[in-house]
Amino acid sequence: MAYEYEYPHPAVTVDVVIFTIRSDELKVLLIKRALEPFVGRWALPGGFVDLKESLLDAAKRELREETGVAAAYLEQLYTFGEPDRDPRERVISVAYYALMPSDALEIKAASDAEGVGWFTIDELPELAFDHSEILQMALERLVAKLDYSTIAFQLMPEEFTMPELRHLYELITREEIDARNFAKRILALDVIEPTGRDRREGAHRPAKLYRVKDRSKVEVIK
Amino acid sequence: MAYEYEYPHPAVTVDVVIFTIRSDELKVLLIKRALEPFVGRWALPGGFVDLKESLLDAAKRELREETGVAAAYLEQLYTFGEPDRDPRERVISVAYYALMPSDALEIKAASDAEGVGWFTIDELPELAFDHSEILQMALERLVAKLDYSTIAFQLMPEEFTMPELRHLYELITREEIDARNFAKRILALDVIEPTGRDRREGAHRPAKLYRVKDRSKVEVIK
DNA sequence: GCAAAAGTGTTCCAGATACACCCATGT
DNA sequence: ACATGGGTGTATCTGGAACACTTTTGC
Repeated sequence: MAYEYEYPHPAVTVDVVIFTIRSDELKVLLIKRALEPFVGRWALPGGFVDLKESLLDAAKRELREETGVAAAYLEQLYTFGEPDRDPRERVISVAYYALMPSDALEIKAASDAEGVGWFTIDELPELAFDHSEILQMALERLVAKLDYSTIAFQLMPEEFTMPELRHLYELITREEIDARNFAKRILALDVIEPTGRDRREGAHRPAKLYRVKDRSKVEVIK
Repeated sequence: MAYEYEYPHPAVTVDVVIFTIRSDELKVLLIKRALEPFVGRWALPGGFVDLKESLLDAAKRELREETGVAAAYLEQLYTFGEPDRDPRERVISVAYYALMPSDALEIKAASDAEGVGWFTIDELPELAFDHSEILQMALERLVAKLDYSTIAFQLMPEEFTMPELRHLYELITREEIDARNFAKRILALDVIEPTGRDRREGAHRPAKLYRVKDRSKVEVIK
């Protein structure tokens, strides 16, 4: 039951930063650790890479296990390998980050187990290992990519309105955006189309609903 | 002499794509493999990560061992971990890329051992493992970063002229660049300064020499 | 004095920004 | 009818692209 090698081998894990939008906030999924080290501390979902699965598959598996959702935007972020980042043994962590449409989680959300939680990015608890650093880098990447890719649509539900999309950008960049310029810019990308329907909500003019023409396609702009 | 683990562990290597400019070409350092698998095939320099060293230190060590140069721009590229990328066992490779100033290598260049060579990027031999893929990604990253960072100066010698710098950009992007606009743009970055001296070379007006104000600093533009 | 490459400034265009009014709804 | 937020166009600015002539040297 032991595995032997001629040379020492580190353990390799995959950790995933899972972002979504809930209650009008940018949220991250965290897990309360049940085992040593850092028992009781919150941490990013992750686990050891199976010898027969690719890194991406391992990340997908984590994503599925924790959210019940198979499909989401998933991208490798960075590999963290300081010798002492895990007190047990040398552990190298390949970090990924995932973007989940806010509607994909509705069902699973209800059955949130004890020890799993969505945290607003500016109300994060102290995290285990170097997970704060990983999370920080994921956030920076997300903010940066918002600018030159169409990544943001990966966080939107099937149908959404222009004000909702704009609000997402404002949430992530923490800056106000002019509605007219925003709509112009987004429509010029030619990646969303009106569904023809609209959403009435409150005592004002209804907002048009849009949908992404081809989901799965994340394009780098220009 | 054996290392035992309760669970299977992959091996972890660091591979480094080392770029430099020589003979007016963008070159990459490759090593001829002396061991199975892929004996005799060219490959990126790399090796197993020591259990006590960080990933970055491992990359630095490879760099030093192969080029004799300790300092260079070094950045993590991506982690490659397909289950079958190495026929021996599961090997996960954390790839880095390095940029060496063209003058740093002069000494070592002469003593190039058999089985080590600088290859022009469009005259590459068939590579071992998935190293072609790694190299390809490094090249894409280099081209992309040229645009929005001051990374290019890492490839220049201590002193250089504006036409030389422009030529470097042309080599990497494979596009002609207008000399006037180029000079304007580069000087606006405010990262280089004239040395006051100039370089006479051929039957024409000498070019001013410039130097980087603060090497080590790679800034993202805007 | 001629060939060869370096230095340099202005005009133009496109994409981004600033900005205000009318429209459709619920109450 | 009025309050609320959504929809939309134009003028301006700014950064990038296009573009040509003068300068300094070696021969």
